[in-house]
Amino acid sequence: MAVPRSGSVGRPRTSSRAVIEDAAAELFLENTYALTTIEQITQRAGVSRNTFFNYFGAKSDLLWVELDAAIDRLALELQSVPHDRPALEEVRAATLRVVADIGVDRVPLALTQDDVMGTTEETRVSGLVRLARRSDLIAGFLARQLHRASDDLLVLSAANALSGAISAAWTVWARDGIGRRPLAAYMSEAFDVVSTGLTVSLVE
Amino acid sequence: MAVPRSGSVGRPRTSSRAVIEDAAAELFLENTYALTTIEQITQRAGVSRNTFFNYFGAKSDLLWVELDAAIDRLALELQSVPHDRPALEEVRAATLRVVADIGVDRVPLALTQDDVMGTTEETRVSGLVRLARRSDLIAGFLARQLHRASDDLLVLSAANALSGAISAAWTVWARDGIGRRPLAAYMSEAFDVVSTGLTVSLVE
DNA sequence: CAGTATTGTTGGACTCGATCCAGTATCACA
DNA sequence: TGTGATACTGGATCGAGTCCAACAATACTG
Repeated sequence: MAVPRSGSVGRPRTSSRAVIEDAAAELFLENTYALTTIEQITQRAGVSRNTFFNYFGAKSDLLWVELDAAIDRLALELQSVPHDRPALEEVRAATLRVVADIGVDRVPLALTQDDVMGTTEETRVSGLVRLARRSDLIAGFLARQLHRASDDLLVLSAANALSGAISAAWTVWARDGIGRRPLAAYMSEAFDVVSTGLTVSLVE
Repeated sequence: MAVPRSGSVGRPRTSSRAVIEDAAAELFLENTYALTTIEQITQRAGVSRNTFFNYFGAKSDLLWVELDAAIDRLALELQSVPHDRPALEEVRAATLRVVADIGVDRVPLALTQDDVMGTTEETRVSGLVRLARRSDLIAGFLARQLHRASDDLLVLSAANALSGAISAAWTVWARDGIGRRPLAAYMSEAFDVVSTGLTVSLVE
């Protein structure tokens, strides 16, 4: 039974999605991620529990809204790269373009409140899912540019390495907190490490 | 309570652990991983449901017994490296030592039956947990050898890249199936990619 | 040998994320 | 007016994972 919420009839002025995200962000800060249930979130948001699953596939999706958006944009950027461009340079350029305008206000919830919320196993695992998705994306792109299969050992190794480096940049950037340099700076350093090769990068 | 979480070395042949593992392997092949419940596993193994959680922290642990053991051994290998040895070379050497005697009979369940069982999101996610654990391990080692913090951007980038490459080697090795070359060969190639640097490795 | 601690095992109750389905309200549009 | 699409809801169900109290068999100690 769809009972109209008090004071308003018809379509709410703000989307349920946004209301849920806000309620979740509040509760995560109040009670930590682990101790917050989906039921609590939807109660505060004023929607039913099932509505949550209309907008999110999992509770942990709430932690990675920003990162998911960034990966979406990376997918688009890579898609529009001409087939004859050098692979590595374009991955780097596309990544830097995507993160160029990401400021302090756009840190993924999971990373911002790493200390506040406590890093549960689940927050970490859900982050790894993003790493994997970005790996797939990059592998597909490398395969296309290099005319190799996307499950080729070279392609997979490189894609995983790149995605891992990008992940490291996000992590360290978020950890550095207020006053940190732009994300792109971290990203650039991380790319250098894997581009020039660990043999060179890791000299003591 | 004290439970050997990982490290399948030296367990008695008749332990509940082994019985559970065998029952699970059977059921995964019969009904796929996703459609097999812990209750079914423990029933076939002739133990109670709770006994399962005495030996495994999660259902997905059953998929990665071999890999977990390998990571355990990698931890030991890295631990015993003298502090003044070159970091990258030692990671490579330790990994190759660990992997040297891993034959076709030691493929992690998740990788062997990737096609049979269907790669669910959960099987993949649980694999990522191993990748992360290996990353942490390598990061700690690199930090020690290079006299840097273990959350340093260089260290983290390199560790993630290495762990990613190692993961790629496992994946491709397992997928190549019977007749494949030894795992160490794949591993060696994967290391080359990140060692010499992607700038060099990815030339068309 | 008796008593005691330790370890492995069990039953049972419980929480919560996630899926599924059927039903209802609202709106756009013809 | 009605028809379909979309958003939302209630309710049922599943299964992973946690917690706790109890109990048996073993090992340990005096």
